[in-house]
Amino acid sequence: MNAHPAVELWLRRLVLRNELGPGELQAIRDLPIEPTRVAANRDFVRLGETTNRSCLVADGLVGRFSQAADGARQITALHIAGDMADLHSAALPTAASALQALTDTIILRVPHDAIHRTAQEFPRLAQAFWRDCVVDAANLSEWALNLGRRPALARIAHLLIEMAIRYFMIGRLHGNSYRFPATQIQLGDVSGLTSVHVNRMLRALRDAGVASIQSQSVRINDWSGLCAAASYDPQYMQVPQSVLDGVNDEMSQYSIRQ
Amino acid sequence: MNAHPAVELWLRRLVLRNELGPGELQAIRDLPIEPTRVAANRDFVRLGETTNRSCLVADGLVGRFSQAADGARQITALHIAGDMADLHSAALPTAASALQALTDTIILRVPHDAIHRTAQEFPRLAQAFWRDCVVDAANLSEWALNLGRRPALARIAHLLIEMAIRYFMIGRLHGNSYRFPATQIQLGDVSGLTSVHVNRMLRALRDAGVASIQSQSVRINDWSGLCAAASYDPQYMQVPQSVLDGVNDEMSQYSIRQ
DNA sequence: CGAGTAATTGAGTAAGGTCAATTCTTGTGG
DNA sequence: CCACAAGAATTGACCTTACTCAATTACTCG
Repeated sequence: MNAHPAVELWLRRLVLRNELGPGELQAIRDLPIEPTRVAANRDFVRLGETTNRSCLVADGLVGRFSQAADGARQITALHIAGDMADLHSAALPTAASALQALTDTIILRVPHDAIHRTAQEFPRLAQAFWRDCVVDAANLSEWALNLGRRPALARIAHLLIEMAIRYFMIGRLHGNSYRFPATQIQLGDVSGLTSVHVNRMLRALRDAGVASIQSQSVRINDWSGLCAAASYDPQYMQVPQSVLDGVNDEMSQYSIRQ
Repeated sequence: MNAHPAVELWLRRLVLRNELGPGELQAIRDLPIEPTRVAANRDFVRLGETTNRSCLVADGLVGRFSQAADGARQITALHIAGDMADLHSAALPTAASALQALTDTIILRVPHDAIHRTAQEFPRLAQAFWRDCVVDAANLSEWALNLGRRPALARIAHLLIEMAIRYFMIGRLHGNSYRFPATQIQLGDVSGLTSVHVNRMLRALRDAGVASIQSQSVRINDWSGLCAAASYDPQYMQVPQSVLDGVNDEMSQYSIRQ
């Protein structure tokens, strides 16, 4: 008996890094959920707000924002279907960053109560939740490296790669392309650039025959070229080898070798 | 009966955000520790390495690094006495970032075993450990905002403020100054700048009469001016109000009001 | 007293931002 | 189905910030 598809996706992610028994799997599947529809551009968790539910993304695209007093925004994480966008709020209910729907989105709210109860009953789930937050932080520090130390082109290329891998993991990488409905302004907020410069970098990638975005869909024409542009080293990423192999396999026909 | 001073400092930090009973306090104090001396510039946790101990900083300065394949480094966190630099390794033992002593440093190694045992025995400690990692991640996302969206001067000013607050919390802010033995190269690795530009920004702060670094010691002459340069908004930081009040009180005589 | 590291400064360059105009999409109402 | 409005993408010209390169000066530790 399966739970909501998004719960299954999340579960699949947890299982990648944690040994879970049948009772633990069932406990996750039995978590109570409240589906909610969120319109594009709406904040559904505001800065400083205290929540008693975490948000599992079922469909759409969610950004986690840090914001300066002058309104400058930095997206510190993108969340797609199967991501628990703020599992951390179960540990720290006062939001240190906002969550915004970047497109029309469906989220499943999971009460913190329920999360804590399952964590108490199943220590391995407590560990899994903690670990999930740590992996999230590791991704963020990888992104800090991009923001602090890599040029614009590499940041954009890196983002396209990361999203390819993540969409692959939820079965939404189709051949060499995936749907990615972010605007260039939003890409700028992710990569610490202006939308104008994002546009120029995308054009550079397109002109080089590496990758392009057309009608909200990313198409990768040269996977190895994209990895080179990003100076992407999978070894340093928090991605299981099996997943990397899968993506590389999927992409093998779209690599131009020297 | 008190534990090692660094353990007491860490405990004080945990208590700031968690209600802990006497048994829980004692469990932390009873954690086994192995003091280790680490020379400046030595990595004591390497990238990709799997560890079975976490590192509590007892004295000195520690940097957490992300590193690109070409050698570019980004420091994603600075750790001072009383910080558990890689509590997260208890949840994810394979290091996603390296730890390096930035000066001669003393660390206390705490076996993961022991951490897990206390977490199992005291659910509130499990929660506290999880929460500590989440706070750490929140600090990192604040820093990502600096890297992605703020100019060089603000980043440096922000760093000086953050360190002032953190040294205040461990009783090492003396009047308007604190010892901070980082080189300008290291400050560059924190702030995503070159050491040359760090130097220029420090000169700008000095020339403006706001703050200066002399012989590894930061002196803040104009706290409100420094906060302005950083466009620092304490509301958005993961700092308890009581701590902020304390710092502002300490600094009140070093603010130049318009 | 060196030697090596760190800090400081200047001159020139390059990456990315700003501003502004134009074109393309997309959704809406008639 | 079309006209239109609003948002998004695209491009050019110019400017600012921060980087690079290089030389000089200060520290610190044997």
